[in-house]
Amino acid sequence: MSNSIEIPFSTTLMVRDTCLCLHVQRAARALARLFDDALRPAGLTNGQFSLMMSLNRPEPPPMGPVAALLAMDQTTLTAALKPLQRKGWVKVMENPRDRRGRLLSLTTEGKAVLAKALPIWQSTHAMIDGNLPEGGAARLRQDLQALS
Amino acid sequence: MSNSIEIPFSTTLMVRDTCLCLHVQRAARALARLFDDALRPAGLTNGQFSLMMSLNRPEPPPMGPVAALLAMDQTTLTAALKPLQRKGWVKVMENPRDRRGRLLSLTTEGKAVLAKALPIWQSTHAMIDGNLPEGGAARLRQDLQALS
DNA sequence: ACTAAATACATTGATATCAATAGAAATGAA
DNA sequence: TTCATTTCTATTGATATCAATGTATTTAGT
Repeated sequence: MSNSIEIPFSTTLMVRDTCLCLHVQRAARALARLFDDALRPAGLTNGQFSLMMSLNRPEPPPMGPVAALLAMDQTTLTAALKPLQRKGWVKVMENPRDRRGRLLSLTTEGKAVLAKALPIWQSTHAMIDGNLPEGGAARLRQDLQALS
Repeated sequence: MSNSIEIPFSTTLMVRDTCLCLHVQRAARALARLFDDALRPAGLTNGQFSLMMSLNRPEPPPMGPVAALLAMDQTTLTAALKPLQRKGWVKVMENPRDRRGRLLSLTTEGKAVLAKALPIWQSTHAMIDGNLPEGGAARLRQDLQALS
């Protein structure tokens, strides 16, 4: 006479084994830890590295396109810029062509930090790449692209 | 006479296009938003769904193995359990066999919430699956597994 | 049994993430 | 021009994430 709504354990196992969201979140956490550890001597997290690298352009981009490139909420980008501004690695200035907007650029010091981090990224990425099956990296990137 | 250490724009483009960490983080954010939106009527986030589903077992598991299964830090799990305990969906009890440890279990109400969320997961996952190339989902899971 | 080491978890502090909301500026329609 | 709408960003509040650290308990070596 149980009123409880039970999900069979077999269903749990099926969800665990097939859920792409779970698989991606797990890989995201594991890779984030790996790159965070590797980049720590450079003073960057994986997210800060990706953000700053995306700002290394000929022309300072506004926030919207950067958030879209990183597939993150604009409010997340606003928050993520704070510690980088505080450290003097990123400059946020008003867009003279559209005073609602901001233009993001690396400072000279920011570029130096990024340059120091680049070889760490290279060796870490090469290591991961080597652990994937032949052609796995390219295939993986393509599949992930289809998700976002 | 610039002292600044410049990374070529071409390198930036290469990193953007090849970095597996960035690709996975992007996909993770996009998928999280997708499932969060879909699961909102059920009152769950994607992470809470995965966590609660992993607790739907015959025997209440301790925290360590659950954190390992989700590839998350144990301190993250401690924090993630708080709102679920507060809502009365998850029970955390002392392990009588090892008083350092805790055993995690779903409450009756928690099981009901999870049961309501399950069909949402199914339809959302089916939609994603359909957007991937033939056999893409299985291949993707395998590649992601190799990363964590 | 005693003690050192290992294990399991909690707390704190910092950053990351997004929904909801609000403000300011640009755009478009009249 | 005027005003309603849209666009761009910031703020607030809640949860997520992990490093560093601390505490309690168990385990292992003696």
